[in-house]
Order: sequence, then structure tokens, then C-alpha cells
Amino acid sequence: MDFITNATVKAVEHLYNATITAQDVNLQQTRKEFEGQITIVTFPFTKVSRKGPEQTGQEIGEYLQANVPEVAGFNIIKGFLNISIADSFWLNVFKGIYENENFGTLPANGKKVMVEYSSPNTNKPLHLGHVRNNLLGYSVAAILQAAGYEVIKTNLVNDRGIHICKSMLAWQLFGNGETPESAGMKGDHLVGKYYVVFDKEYKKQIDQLKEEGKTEEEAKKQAPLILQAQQMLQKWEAGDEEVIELWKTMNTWVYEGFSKTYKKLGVDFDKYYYESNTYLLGKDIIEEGLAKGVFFKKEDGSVWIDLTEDGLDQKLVLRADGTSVYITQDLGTAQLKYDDFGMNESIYVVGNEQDYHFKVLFLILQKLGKAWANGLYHLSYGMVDLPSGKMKSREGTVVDADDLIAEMERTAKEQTEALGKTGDLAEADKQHLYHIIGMGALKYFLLKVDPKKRLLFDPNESVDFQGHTGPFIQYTHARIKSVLSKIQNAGSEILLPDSLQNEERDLIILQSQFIDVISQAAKEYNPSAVANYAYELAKTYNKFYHEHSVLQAESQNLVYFRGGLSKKTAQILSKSMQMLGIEVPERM
RNA sequence: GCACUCGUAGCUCAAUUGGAUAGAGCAUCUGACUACGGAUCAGAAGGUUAGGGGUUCGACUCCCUUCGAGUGCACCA
Repeated sequence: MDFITNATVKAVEHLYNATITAQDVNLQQTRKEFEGQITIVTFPFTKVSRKGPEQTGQEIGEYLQANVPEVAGFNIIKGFLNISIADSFWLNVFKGIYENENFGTLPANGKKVMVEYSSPNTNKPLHLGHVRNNLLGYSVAAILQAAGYEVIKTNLVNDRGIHICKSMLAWQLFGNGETPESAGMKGDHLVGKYYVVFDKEYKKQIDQLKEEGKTEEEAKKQAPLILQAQQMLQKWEAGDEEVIELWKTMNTWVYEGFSKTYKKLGVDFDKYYYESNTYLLGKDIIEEGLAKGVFFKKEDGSVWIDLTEDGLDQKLVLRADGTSVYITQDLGTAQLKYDDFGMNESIYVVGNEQDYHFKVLFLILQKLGKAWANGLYHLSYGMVDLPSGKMKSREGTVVDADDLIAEMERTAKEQTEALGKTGDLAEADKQHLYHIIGMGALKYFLLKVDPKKRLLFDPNESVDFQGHTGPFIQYTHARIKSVLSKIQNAGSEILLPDSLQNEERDLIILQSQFIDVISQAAKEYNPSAVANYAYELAKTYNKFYHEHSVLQAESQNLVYFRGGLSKKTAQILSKSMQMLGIEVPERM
């Protein structure tokens, strides 16, 4: 729509002898209840026109109509100049879309971006919160790819630490040699079971100590189980063979479980980092920071950074005994990732409870003079809450990822069978279809919401399959495919009609916005922009479909034209959904 | 206590980044199939955008304030 903007700039120049820039021209889509497609807000021009908004709009409108061939008419309502663009223009726009087989993929921009997501702990299975993380990360990566980036997906696995030792210890003490095979459980669930066992036994010990007269705090520190877990961590760090062996065994169980869940979720990674390899990194950065005077050393030998001038606190970056803390590792890992890939941008998909941590992390790297630090971004997303409050793994109040996926597939199966349109499919195809639809509903449900916002999930209310949902869009796609299969001799050439029906025009306008939607979603790292766009397009198509017949159109040329319109809609829907990690079926 | 985030229809979410009469879906009520696929379409009803003040031609959006919710403020990760 640049030509409207430019013409408006000229109009103001010509009419009022004033110079404005393209940024002063505020274009928006005309509201449905008014005539026209594009609206110019005239208020910003009243200063230079020294006239009321209506009259200013009238004058600009007349100028545009006289000087821009595409402008077919205009009207003014309360200072809003609504422009009607000639159908020939929109038809031409559609021609461009139709002839571009790769419509919806932006050219490579030569930039490399890393998306780190998932980042699970290896002491428990994945739950709904992780699901949101995984879907967000995967989707953002897909969007950036469509926007022309080279994307590297990474997973930083938190595979060591006291929490891992807790499940190891509990298994050792109470497990009786149980394995995933003997228990008939997925490995991650088995390990998670012992994490819960640890917590239960630990609490018992605390209660007992309290009865013996200790305070809560003393009891927490002195309970034998926690002491044993700490001991185990020390042994692990010392490389104790027995502990390492147990650690490897149990981690293998967990990874087998995770890989099944990842597969179901449809997410993948180009590169794994393990904290057991990276937890000692970052010490050289501490040295560097001390040398540059960014950090300072206290008398006890601990190293700090003072961020009070930036509105933050003093922050410890290295313990007095010379060992790392969380942020030390993250400093080191950030450097490692950059050394490995040299990316221009790096996105951390991590919950908003770590907002402060990432603020500090990025600020430190900037102060250290790392040029690449400006490309770091924390994609902070809100927690998934249950009606009962927050999910807690230790207390077992979580919505388990595997259970949820199974539940979604079951519901998809019920709904699909009730409609009875796919009875003739082979059994394997049916199962695949139920999976696609169930996951489509779940993924869309989680991704249509702005990532920043917290999200409420009620396990007692099943995820919808009607209305503003994934299956609605999947259905629209399947329906188009069905219609297209019935068009005879559909050539690649289409003849454009002379004029457009309202619903046809609406469809073309929406289609033409696809590229902007991708760029915006990429810029904001926001899948919900794509999700809402896809819904809007599907809805607009369904309305078009209801008002106008494709197969019974007045002429054969019109059949082909509407077929082309449908085909492009299906492609854009498919591409949008692919950016959300959602498959679209041919039938459902 | 300090800091950050948030508060929109009964519920779940939008609102072109300061623009028109705040829009969708679900739920409720009503209508549309001897079908180009009804997982659809059309309509009704539902709002003092938490409350108050300010800036502006114009505020859900920006500023101040009160109330409410969440998160962070570990030599844990």
C-alpha cells in the first residue's frame, strides 16, 4: 500500500505546501461497516491544513481520486478518509499471489538465529508448562525460518545437580532395582516417581525432627536424606564411578521417555547442550571481567558485579570458594554457543519467573563488551495455571504431557467418529488423523494466546474443537481440498473476472497481508499473530464459501478463478499452521 | 518491604502499537442442510476495558494513584 502513502504525502505537499514523511501517514484497514478498503486518518494533517478533519479529508480524497488511477472512490466519516480501490488492482494483487508458488516464504536475509527451548530437568517427566515452552520454541523457530533466517534449534538439558541426586537417591533406597521394563513405565515417569518419593520421605524426616524440638529450618538442613543427597552430588562432582554409573543409567531412562514425548509433540533440535558439560564454564569470563574492572572481588574472595546504577542490585558471579553459580554457567554457555555458531541473534525461551536473571545476564555480557550481546533476547512467557493454582511437580499437582496428549487424541477420535466421514480410511491413517487433530486443538489452544500472558487451563473442561480452534482451521483446509478435487481440468492459467464480489475481495485482501503477518510475528517472536491470522482467513473463506458457489459458478472461468482463490487460501492456511507446528489433513 | 508483570462480555482470548460505535469463540436463545464437507454459516443477548484522576482532537493502549492477582528479591539451578 506504499503507493497510497506516497500519494498522500504528495497530496499534503501539493494542497498545503507542507512537507510530511511517510511515517505521518496513518493507514489502516477500513472497518467492515464502511465503504472502502483502506482508511487514512486525517487528524495528523489538520495542523498543516489548518482546516477541520472532514474538509482536509475531502481535499485529500479528491486529490487522490484525480491523481491515483487505482483510487475508485472515497468517503469521509468523522475524520477518517475511506478509500475504495478499484477491483482491477485487487485482481492484479491476486494474480501476483497466485503465480508465486513460494508465496509466504521470505527471501533469505543472511542472518543466523539460535532458538534455545525445552531445556528440561532430567528428574521428572514433562508437564503442561513444558509443553507450552516446547510449542512456543518450535513455532518461533519455524516463523523465523519462514521470515528468511537460518535457524538453529538448541536444547540445554539440565542433567545434573541436587534435584537429580534426589531421584537417584530415592531409587537407590526404595527402588528395589525397579526399571522401566519391570515397572512397565516410561523412563521419565519412573524417575519422576522417585523424585516424588524423595520429597515424601524427606518431609517425614523433617516432621520427626521437628517433633524432637528442632526448628523448621534446622530440620530441613539436618534431615538425613538431604545430607545424603548432598553427599551424592559431591561424589558425582568427584567422578565417583558408582554414582556416575547410576546417573548415566537413570538419565538414559529419562531420555528414552523424553524422545517419545518430543516425537508426539513434533518438536526437534539441531544441537543439544548438557549442563554436566557446561557447569564449569564461565570462570575465564570472570577473569576477563575482573581484568576489565567490570567485576570486583570482596575480601572473602567472592566475585560480584555492581548493577545499582542500572537500577538492579549487586549480584554474585563467583562463590568465595571459587565455584560457579547459576549465572556463571550461563555466562560461559552464552560464550560457548556464540563460539560454536556465531549467530546474529539468540533467543532464550524461558518462563517469566527468570526475567530478572536474564536482565542481569544480558547486562553483564554487554558490560563485558561482547558485541553479540545485543542480539540476545529472553522470550519470556507466562506460566500455565490450573484452576487450583500453580503446578508443582513435587506435589504431583501437574497436568502430565503424555496424559494430556493421549487425552487429546482420544477426544479427537470420538469427535471424528461421531461425524462418520472417515470410516473408509485405513486403521493406521485413522490413528494418524486423530493425532493430527488432537494435537492441532492443543497446539492452537496454547499458541493463540500472547506468549507473555499467563494462561489458564482447566483439565475438567476439554479443549474445544469448534469455533476459534485448530480443528476449525484444519477443517477449512480439508473442505477446500475436497472442493478442489472436484474441479475438472483445472489448468494453472486462470482468467480474471471483471469485478469482484465482496467476499472475494475480502479474501484477496487478507491473503495479501500474509507476508506482513510473518514479518511481524518474526519481529515480535509471537506465534499468536500467525494463529489469529489463520483463523481470520479460515473464517473469511467459510463465509465466501457459504455465499458463493465454486463448482456451480456462473461461468467456467469463474469456476477456475474461485478455485484458484480457494487453492491459495488452502496453501496459506497450511503454511500458517506449519509455522505453529500443526499439520493440516486432506480429509477429516 | 522493594522490583517486575498483569487486570477487557459469565468463561477463554482479540483489538492494525494513540484512532471510528472495544471485536471473536465457548456457553445461552433463534434461524439455515433431499449438502461444491453443518468440525459450517446467519442472527439475538452479553461491556462504566478493576476504581479514580491526568495528558490528547482522540486513551483498553501513555503518566499518576488506589485496589486485586502473579512472579522475583539464595554463595539453588
